[in-house]
Amino acid sequence: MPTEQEPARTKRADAARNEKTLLAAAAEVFVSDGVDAPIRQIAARAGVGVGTFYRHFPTRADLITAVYRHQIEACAEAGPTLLAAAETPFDALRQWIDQFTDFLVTKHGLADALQSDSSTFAALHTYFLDRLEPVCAALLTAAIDAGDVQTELSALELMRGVGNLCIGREADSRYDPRRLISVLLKGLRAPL
Amino acid sequence: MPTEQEPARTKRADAARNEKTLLAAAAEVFVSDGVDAPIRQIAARAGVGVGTFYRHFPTRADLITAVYRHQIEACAEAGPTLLAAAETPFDALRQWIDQFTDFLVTKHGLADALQSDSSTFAALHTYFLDRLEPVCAALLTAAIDAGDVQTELSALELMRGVGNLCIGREADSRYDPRRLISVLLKGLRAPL
DNA sequence: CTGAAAAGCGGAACGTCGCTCCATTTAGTA
DNA sequence: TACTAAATGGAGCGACGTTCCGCTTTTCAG
Repeated sequence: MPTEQEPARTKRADAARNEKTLLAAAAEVFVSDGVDAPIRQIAARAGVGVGTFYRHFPTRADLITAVYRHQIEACAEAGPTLLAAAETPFDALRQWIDQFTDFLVTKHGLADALQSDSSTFAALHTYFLDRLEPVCAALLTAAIDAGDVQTELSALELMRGVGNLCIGREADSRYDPRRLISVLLKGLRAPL
Repeated sequence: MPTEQEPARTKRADAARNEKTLLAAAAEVFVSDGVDAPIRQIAARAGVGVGTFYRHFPTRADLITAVYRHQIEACAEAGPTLLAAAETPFDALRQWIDQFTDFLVTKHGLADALQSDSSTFAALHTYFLDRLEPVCAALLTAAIDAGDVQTELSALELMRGVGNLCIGREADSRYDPRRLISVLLKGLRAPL
């Protein structure tokens, strides 16, 4: 009788190798062509068939989250750190939003993907928000409690707002997301 | 001589009829399926072939601008009117942004289309901005001159910022674009 | 070491999309 | 009525996402 007791199976060596290769290829293609780049292109660059691609990343969102997971994690961990280190909670919030913005604008097209509801990206959206929303909420409530900020905005709205403001083409020098985000933050401040 | 009052080349009757039918069909489909709805679907609803569609509207942007031209025009004309009528230039700006927001959020997916650079929408983007940017600029500088507003933002940035903030799904009650826009406007105000 | 089962692989194939092209139809005119 | 140019529609093309399954490679019990 076959050994079926084993719940945890280690991946086959070639499969693990292909996954790494795909991840690397995707990261390159994302930079040059954006997160909407054709699957075929990513698979070709990795030197594998599209079937293999789908085996490893059933949805595009799976791929994107895998590629950016480290950076999302770094952003999540920066929240408490900044709160402890910054002079005021508002400063912490501002610095965190800064980092968050960096993440969004340096990744070509990520912000666009984030706001899309074409069910393809629903999972990405969910992962992203689930991970970062509590972090942002902690910063926001800390700033409110300190009296620095007075707003009806939820952390989720703030994050999505910032995300949306980052959507502008980076090629367009006439549109600077950071400037708008700075105005938005100014609008958050409590009078006086 | 036949009824030839018209200045020049008048369209053939059937062509004019089809154009109207297509416009009506597109307006309906836009509401139910968004501005990204397949061309085939619009053509089918109008009871014409896709070739006919492309004859009348070579690009999707041509269609969208045709559908919404009236409302864009109304928005453009409201600028000077509001400036004359409102108590302060800032009020005029706020009311104008309000109307602008109405336009964006009531049209399913329009905001999304506006920020896209997939050359398909470049023309739409251009038309839209060319028409409204000067209007917004007039309001903004009036508010700055009056001392109500102090900002480094250009009118273009403000418009695109507002447009981007409108991108959230209207189905999501947790995201209210208007709230964010209100915060953004608050951030525009000159201190005291 | 060996050989068969399991895991993984590749890419042909299918359905959908935007868009083009042109043989056919039809409105306007003389 | 007959003729011409405008207008039509849908077959067809290339690109895309995604699925499916016959083949290859890895693994490991014997």
